[in-house]
Amino acid sequence: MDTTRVDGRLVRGDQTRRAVLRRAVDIASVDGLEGLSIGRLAKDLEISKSGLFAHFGSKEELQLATVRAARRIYAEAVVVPALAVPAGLARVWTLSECWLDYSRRRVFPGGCFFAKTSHEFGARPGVVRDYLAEVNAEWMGLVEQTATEAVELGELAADPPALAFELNAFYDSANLASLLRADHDTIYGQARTSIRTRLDSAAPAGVTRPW
Amino acid sequence: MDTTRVDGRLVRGDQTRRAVLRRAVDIASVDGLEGLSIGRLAKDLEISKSGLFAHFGSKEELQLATVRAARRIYAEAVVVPALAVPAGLARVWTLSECWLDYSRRRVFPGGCFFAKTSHEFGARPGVVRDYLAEVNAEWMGLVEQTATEAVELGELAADPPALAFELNAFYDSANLASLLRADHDTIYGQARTSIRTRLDSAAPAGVTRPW
DNA sequence: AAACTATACGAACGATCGTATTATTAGTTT
DNA sequence: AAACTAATAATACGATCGTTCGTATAGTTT
Repeated sequence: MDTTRVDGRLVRGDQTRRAVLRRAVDIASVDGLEGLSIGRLAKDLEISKSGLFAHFGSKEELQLATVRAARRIYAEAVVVPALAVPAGLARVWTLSECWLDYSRRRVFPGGCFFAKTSHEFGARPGVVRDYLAEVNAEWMGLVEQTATEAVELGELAADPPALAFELNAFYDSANLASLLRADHDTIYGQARTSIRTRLDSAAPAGVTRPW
Repeated sequence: MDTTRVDGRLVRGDQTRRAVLRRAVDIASVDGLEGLSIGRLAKDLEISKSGLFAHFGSKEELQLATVRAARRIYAEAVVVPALAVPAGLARVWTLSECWLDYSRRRVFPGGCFFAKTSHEFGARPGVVRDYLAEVNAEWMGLVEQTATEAVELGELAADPPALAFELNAFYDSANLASLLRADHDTIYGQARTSIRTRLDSAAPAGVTRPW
């Protein structure tokens, strides 16, 4: 048996699955994980409904896989670039910039995938909601951790949970406003200013501002 | 013709309509305005699907009527109590307290109706989205106006649009967090603290704090 | 080449969706 | 009492939903 040689059938399946999920996250960011229908997805990709279905076994599994795929894209767009910057105030600032950019650039056409789907499933019990809650906790943990590092480095005098709550509030609020209003410059500018002001007032004198 | 006497048929229709919308806002706050289906609504209320449908003429009209009904409930729960307090810092604070209470008390079972539905329709063109955007603008206008009054009275030194953006961000973020996490005391406490701190740092020395 | 496996397809299932048509019932006006 | 009106109901439509089943095809293993 050759372990280096890959099974062409599995490769084909993987590619299909990948294509499905790439389309699925986009649809879900606009129409939600319920609006994401198997028939529509199949028609969009010009594959059979039953073939697509077989990849996931149930609608719920498709939804979970879609959230997982969105998490990867989100991590790549927001988390990775922020972690490339040294810990401290600079990383807090970069994380904020990356998030606003992620929303503004429409990495997902419907704005932040998680704002959308968390609101969709937040009040509905089930595994999808539970996973979304888990991803949210993971995300808030990261923001808080980033803040904690800045505090420990003496670059910020703040309560990390409070700062994380407030920064995240500014992110999400800018995202929602951008869905309802056309003046994106004003909106993201406002969020940026609020974040900068908040960080500025928490950074001790003498600390270099990254903005 | 007697103008004082009411038409019993119209009264009956009004009552039905009222009952439908009362149920509709609750369903929509949990399952969204798309999850709000006419058949389900009719079954819940034990009336005929076609009879219910006749009241609105289309799904879209039902959705619009549902948003209008939610707006009235929202105004009653949040706006009216805040306007009962004198303009200024006290009113800004009361508005915040009322909002958090509105979310926490679950005036709508799925949390804030407008956070839910605005995220649902934000990326989807149509009259429902447009109306939701209008209600949002109206709401943000009110928050900003309330802040402006406090500034004009010398009770707050702040940029009203910025303050409105930040306060509203804290509201919505607490609401979403409460959907995903169980520790509501922590969440709403955090939001309250963030709001108080923000207002405190913007209120000139000597101004009486309402908290 | 034969046996086997993974992926994809076509067709159909019962359920539910929004909507239209037609009939029935309750209430008002003449 | 008759004519009229508004609200409600019964039934059915075509479309789409998630799902199941049987089969064909592409690729691997023996």
